Amino acid sequence: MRLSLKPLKPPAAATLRRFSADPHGTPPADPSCPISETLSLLQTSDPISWPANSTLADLLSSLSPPSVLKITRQLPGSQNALQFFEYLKSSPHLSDSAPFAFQAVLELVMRENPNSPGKLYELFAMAKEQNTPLSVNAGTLLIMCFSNANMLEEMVMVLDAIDTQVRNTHVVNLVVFGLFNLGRFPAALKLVDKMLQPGASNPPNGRTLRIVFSSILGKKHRGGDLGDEEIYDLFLRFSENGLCLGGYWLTHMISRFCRNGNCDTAWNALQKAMNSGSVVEVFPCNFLLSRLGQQRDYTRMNLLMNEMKEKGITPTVVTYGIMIKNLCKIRRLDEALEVLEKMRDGEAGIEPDIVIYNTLIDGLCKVGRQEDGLRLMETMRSSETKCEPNTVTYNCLIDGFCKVGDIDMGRELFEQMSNLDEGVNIISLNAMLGGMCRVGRVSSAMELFSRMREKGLEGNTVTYTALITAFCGANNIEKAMDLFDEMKENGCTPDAIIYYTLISGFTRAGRMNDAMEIKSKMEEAGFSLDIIGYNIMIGGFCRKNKIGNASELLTEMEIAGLNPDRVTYNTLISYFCDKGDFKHAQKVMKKMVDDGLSPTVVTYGALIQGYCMKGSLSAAMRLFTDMKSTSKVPPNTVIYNILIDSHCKEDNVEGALSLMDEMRDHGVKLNTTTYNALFKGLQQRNWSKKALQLMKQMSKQECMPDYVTMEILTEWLSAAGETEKLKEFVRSYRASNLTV
DNA sequence: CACCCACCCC
Repeated sequence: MRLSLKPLKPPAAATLRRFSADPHGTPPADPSCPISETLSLLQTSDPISWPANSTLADLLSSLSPPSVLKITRQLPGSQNALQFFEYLKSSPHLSDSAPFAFQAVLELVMRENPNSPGKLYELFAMAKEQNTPLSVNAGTLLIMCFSNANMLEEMVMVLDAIDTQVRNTHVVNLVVFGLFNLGRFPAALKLVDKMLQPGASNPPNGRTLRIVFSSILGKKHRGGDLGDEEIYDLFLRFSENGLCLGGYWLTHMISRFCRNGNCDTAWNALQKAMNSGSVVEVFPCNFLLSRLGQQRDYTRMNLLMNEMKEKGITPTVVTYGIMIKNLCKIRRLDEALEVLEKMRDGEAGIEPDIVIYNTLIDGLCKVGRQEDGLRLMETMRSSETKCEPNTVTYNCLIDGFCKVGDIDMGRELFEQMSNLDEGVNIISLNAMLGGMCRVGRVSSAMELFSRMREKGLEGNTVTYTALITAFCGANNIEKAMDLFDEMKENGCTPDAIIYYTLISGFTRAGRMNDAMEIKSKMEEAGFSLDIIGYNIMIGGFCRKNKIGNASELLTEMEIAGLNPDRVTYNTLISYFCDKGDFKHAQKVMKKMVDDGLSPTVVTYGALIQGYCMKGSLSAAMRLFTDMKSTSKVPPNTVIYNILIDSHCKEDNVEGALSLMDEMRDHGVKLNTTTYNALFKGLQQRNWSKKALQLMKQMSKQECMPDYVTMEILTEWLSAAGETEKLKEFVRSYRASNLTV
């Protein structure tokens, strides 16, 4: 065994001093006291004379081992103490006291040489060689000293040298702590495991619990590769020993479980802690509530909230924030606002903070109540709550207004933001650009982007995704690709989303080779297509009549472990139906059902459309009747639209109109396509009266006409001299604040 | 506890 001679760290020296202090103080030199008498005899005689001194032997045999410890401590130095120890050890009747004297020797050596654990090790090795039992206190001293000197092996050797009969939890804890502290997780856990065994001689105590969990949850060793399940298992085993984690480290553990998505584990652990009387603070509850909210597990959220109430755990503003956020998410804005009111009335005992306001403003915007959001921002300004609107407040509102197409309002708010401390950030820009792109104002978006870049605000992946989506939508694939390259040059790492965007853009443009190339690049970057991505590309190849390529992708997809879903099957069914190949369509449909996927309304739509295209409207109608009677799939707007269009094309306008009535009776919404088909049919018959009636109905239902509607009506009605009615139709949309 | 990006089938 090599001796380490690392210097002792100062804190260790302090600990040792504390440890070696005599708890009873130095006794007065009283000749009637055997301790004093022995001590003075030792101090006044030569150690060589001790073995022959019968008075000394008599005195010592009358003393208890702890008294011997006291005496040894007061000898003039470690050298002298060591001689005393040797003397005790070699005297048959006194050898039981030797381990106590040895402890004092160690204390003295430490005091004399605070920085040489090596010396201590030599003494330890000597005692071991001589088979002197190591007292638990002496062992503890050595372990503390070796632990601080990073002398791991030595530390474990000392522990092993302490007789299991006298070994206590405290000393085992010291070793466990030392091992964890130096990152020796497996060794530390092995010791802990021993302590946790039923009937263990050194069962864990509260300190063991804290050592273990601060080590595995603390930042220093990042858990030492322990998985959440292993941590939870330890937690349970400690609980079984009556030691349930609470407080700070419980919070850490729950937050870790939640962060890793192990919600059930977090739930079980928190339940255990709450029901075993541990100190459960509000913080772990907040972590779990937040996670449950993400998973939309409202049942458990409510259960937990009730439990918190029962256990007297007071919610914080964060707890309220989580509740409000989730009410917003399920679009129960009025209830969320009620919570705010309660907070403002002082009923909750907690003042709302800026996050609460921002959550609500975002929630309002996301359900289309931008104006209410704006008003709430004004409330923030006027309230005495020190909640001035910040960048996030504005970002929520900008996004809200942009999402409903009110770009101008978004822009106004965007400009107002320069008054804020933080001003606009990348999220403001992205919300604004996204809005502009969605309404097709791509050049304005590009202008704004370059203006912001001049001011030093660079775009990120999200920015480029918005722009690339817009250019793909405008079929300007080249520009989209340029932006993609620019983005990479600017140091933005493409994420999976931007690859999906490009793949979908290329596919829509019918450029399957380019789409395949992006797919390869994506895979090189470490991403892989998801089921939606495969569906997009399979659909793209089908539209190009390249069923071979589609089939290859299908195989690849299944090898990758992705099963075809309803959309995949519908894509293929639609392909065969479009070709009039109903035999293959049926085959695919059978496979779909065999896979446990029932046909959807889209499946029926594909077949019905196929029959219509083939000219067998009667076959289409038979299927349609089946849908209504035998299948559990009720026809939707698209199905009706296909049939109405087909009836009109066959000049059966009456049939089309009666289908329209049926839609109304069955509560199926009419859309622009429905009206367009009907207008075309009515135009063939020149039934302008009926058309005017439908126009009224259309505007009443706030169904927006598109360029197809306008083309038909303009041509037909101007010729029929109904220009005024047409103008009225257009005006009706202006009045309802919609733009035609 | 708050804000920004994507997509499939009729």
